[in-house]
Amino acid sequence: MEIILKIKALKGFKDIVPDEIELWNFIDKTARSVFERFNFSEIRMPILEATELFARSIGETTDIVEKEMYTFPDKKITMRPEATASMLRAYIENGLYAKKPVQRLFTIGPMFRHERPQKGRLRQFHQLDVEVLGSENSLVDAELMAMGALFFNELGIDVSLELNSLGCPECRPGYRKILIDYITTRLDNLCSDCKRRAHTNPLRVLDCKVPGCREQIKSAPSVQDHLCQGCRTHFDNVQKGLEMLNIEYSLNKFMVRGLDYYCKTTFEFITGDLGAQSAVAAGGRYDGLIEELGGPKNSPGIGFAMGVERIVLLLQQQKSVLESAEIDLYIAGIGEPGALSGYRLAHQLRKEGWSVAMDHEGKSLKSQMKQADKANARYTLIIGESELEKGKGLLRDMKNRDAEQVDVELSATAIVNRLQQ
RNA sequence: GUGGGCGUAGCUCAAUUGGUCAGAGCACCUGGUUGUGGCCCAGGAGGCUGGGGGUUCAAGUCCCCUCGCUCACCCCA
Repeated sequence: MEIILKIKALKGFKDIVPDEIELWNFIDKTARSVFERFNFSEIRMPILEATELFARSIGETTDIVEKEMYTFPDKKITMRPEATASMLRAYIENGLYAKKPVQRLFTIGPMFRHERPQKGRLRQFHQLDVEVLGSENSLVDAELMAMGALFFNELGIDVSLELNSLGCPECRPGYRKILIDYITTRLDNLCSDCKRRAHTNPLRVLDCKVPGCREQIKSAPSVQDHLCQGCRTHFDNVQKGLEMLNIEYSLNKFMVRGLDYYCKTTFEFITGDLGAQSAVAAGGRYDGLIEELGGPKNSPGIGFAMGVERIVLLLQQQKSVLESAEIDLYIAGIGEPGALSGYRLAHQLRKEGWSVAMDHEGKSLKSQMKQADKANARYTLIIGESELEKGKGLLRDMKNRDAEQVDVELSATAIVNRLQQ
């Protein structure tokens, strides 16, 4: 290489090269297909938002807000670290709640968090995000999880669903106090991280990975045993809904959420195939958030986000490779007259809807045939000098190697007829 | 922010205790078939071994620094 490339992509930012994009499109296509069957509509929001939107929804003291956001120097504008807050802002700002009492929305796009990259975690990453705004019915919770399960099933990847309830502003503080008491009496047996968490984020002690901590946590008080009447009923009904739809799940009383706005139902689709990153999708209910952001009073909501990069990794290791795309025709011109005749013909066929490839580098026929093969062409049209004198070319079927003479100068009908078969 | 591992051709990786060690496979190009793809055969191009400094008669190999990648912790999709 003559030119030394000094400029590289930023740490944690990645190109999605053509070989990978098929996988991304497959995910995208599957998502749209599934979400539309559940009557979800797509919405797209800007990537930049007011910093305050995230500070208020995600939580001022969360790591995301405190140290992971890409915020511009004036401190008022931030590249979104997640989609829910933006979507709620759009829902409120556009008065969507007034147009339809319950909105079912999904979006897909890049999110940004300034973290140290590792497997399945980038600084620019992509999420598929679905939200149901305006319903507090537990059947919605279960339906959303069922939709996630169906999505992963149709992708052909193996994940399992875990469920928990975090309680609500009414019952969580009580549980929190009980938990802190429990932790405090065993502080000496916990790791240094957990000693710190005891003050900053006691719930996080529950999912510490250190064996010694896990030992202590085993007998820790469970949220599920300290739910208020409303949360208890809701939680039970969510499970009934899942059972009604035959969705497999397991309860995980240690499952915690990182974002402040969650309440009641929380769930994750997890895998053991992504190293430290077990969550492929995660979400939950956030009943007070819409109102807090200036939306209508008493408007509940629930949603979850799927990490697209993580799904891509799973597809790459769990599923056989997708067939590469096929093109209809490759035109191999021999000599300038053949190449020019093919040049014209290619455009004509493309206008009629066919995918056509050809080479403009004056390569040998053998080389062009190789390219046709590599491009996965159904047919190759060879336009040589001797046939061209009669206005003919040789159309070759790349699978069975049959070849026939066809008109190339007067009309493309014969070629089109072949392609239509 | 903290800790571990690794940087050799476009990709995946070799190179005995420092001593022809700059290699292989895949991919690419050309030819075998003056005009016919996949298989095969022959040949070709492609590297200041991430960068800098040091030790040595001799460094891809050892030491230091630096940059980058990666995995993990924290945190999280």
